[in-house]
Amino acid sequence: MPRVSDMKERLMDAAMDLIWENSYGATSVDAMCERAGAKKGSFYHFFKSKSELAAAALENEWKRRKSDMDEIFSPTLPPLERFDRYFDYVHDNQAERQRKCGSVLGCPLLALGSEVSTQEDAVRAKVDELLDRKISYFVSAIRDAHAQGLINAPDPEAKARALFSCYQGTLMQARIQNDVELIRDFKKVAMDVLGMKHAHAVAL
Amino acid sequence: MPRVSDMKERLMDAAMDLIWENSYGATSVDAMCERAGAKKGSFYHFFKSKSELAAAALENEWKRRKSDMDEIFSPTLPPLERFDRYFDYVHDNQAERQRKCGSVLGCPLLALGSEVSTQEDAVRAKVDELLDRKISYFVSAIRDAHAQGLINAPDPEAKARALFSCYQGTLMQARIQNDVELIRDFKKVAMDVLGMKHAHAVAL
DNA sequence: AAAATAGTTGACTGGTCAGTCTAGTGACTG
DNA sequence: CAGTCACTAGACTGACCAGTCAACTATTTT
Repeated sequence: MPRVSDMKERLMDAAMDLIWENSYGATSVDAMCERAGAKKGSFYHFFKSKSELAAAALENEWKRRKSDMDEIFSPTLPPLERFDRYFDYVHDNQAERQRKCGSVLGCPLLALGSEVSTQEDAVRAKVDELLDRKISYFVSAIRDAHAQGLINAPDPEAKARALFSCYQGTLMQARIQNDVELIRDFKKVAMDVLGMKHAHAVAL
Repeated sequence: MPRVSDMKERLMDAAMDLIWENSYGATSVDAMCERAGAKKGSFYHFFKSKSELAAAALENEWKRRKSDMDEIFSPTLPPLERFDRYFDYVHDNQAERQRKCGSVLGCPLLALGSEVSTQEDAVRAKVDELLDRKISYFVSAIRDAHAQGLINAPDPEAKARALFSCYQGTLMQARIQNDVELIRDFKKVAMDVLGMKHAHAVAL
């Protein structure tokens, strides 16, 4: 007995796919219903608006990714290696998406957040919340790296936000240029931003 | 005698304002006409589609900003000082926009490019082209800084793209969080990415 | 002044939009 | 078996969408 009905799940998946591949504005409720095999009535049974579905779809996507993230950023791993694994993970995901749909899609949170930031505050707030959750992985890893003397980061929170912004900017460029290699190249930049001491360099 | 008619100019301005403040998808042709004081017929006299106007508006915005950029990145200035001035310039512009319309709007190129990248290829291509023009300012400054031994950047092109992505990511975060301070904080990150040698630090 | 060109007007089209509503279905419960 | 509840069906609404068009005016060219 599923905690979430099949149809609700399918609607969230359809919304995520369509919004990520195209955009929020270009994705109609009808299109989401069609992809999910649902009718209008079902849609508005589960969600009271298009924007509410968007927010729910983001949360759902997070739940799906969380176990991967927990594993990648496991505290049992050397802190800089966590980043190494994470950037590989992102690259592989983006490359796979490109193969599947022809385009590098970048980060769904940033793309959606930027698009609706002045229009749909509930969605914007959900994006902000999820970005914060992601950043907290960065913060822990940076704090650990600092404690182990691998990098100099007296303010791990600030360093994490800086690194995260750089990484998001790179993903966005990769979307616009449809070039997944930009993400691969990012590892070196990440090390500059982290201020890694060269003796501790992870093999890149 | 203006080379470009008043009405055409007003339409491009209206399009720029509305798309930047909201989004491409949320901005209707009717809304642009109303803001410009134009009727439908005029719109389609000057532009053959909404997307063509968007591309023209971006080019127009570039022309308006170019003289500022040329001055900020003047080769007569110490190269790292150019970045210092540029990031101040961006911060001040964003802060003013926030005062005027209540929101930090980030970079119109990135926001629009990300939104339409899989939908409107002509707009995407124009965004890409304009981003490249901006990056070329970065490349020159970085090349000069390297030549003067201020930083170590054997590949100025790559370094410029890295710095540019980081800066764009920061602007995007600033938009989503509606927080202009993120842009101010970016100067320190920029220096990390550039790999500045500390003895040459510009007063921040 | 005549003709041509550039710009303006606003009604109109056909389609799509997000969201509503009523009538149902089937499964589970008392 | 009667009642309730979660879900589905799909027609419908009224607003809005991008884009068209033919008639009109103003300006420039000949």
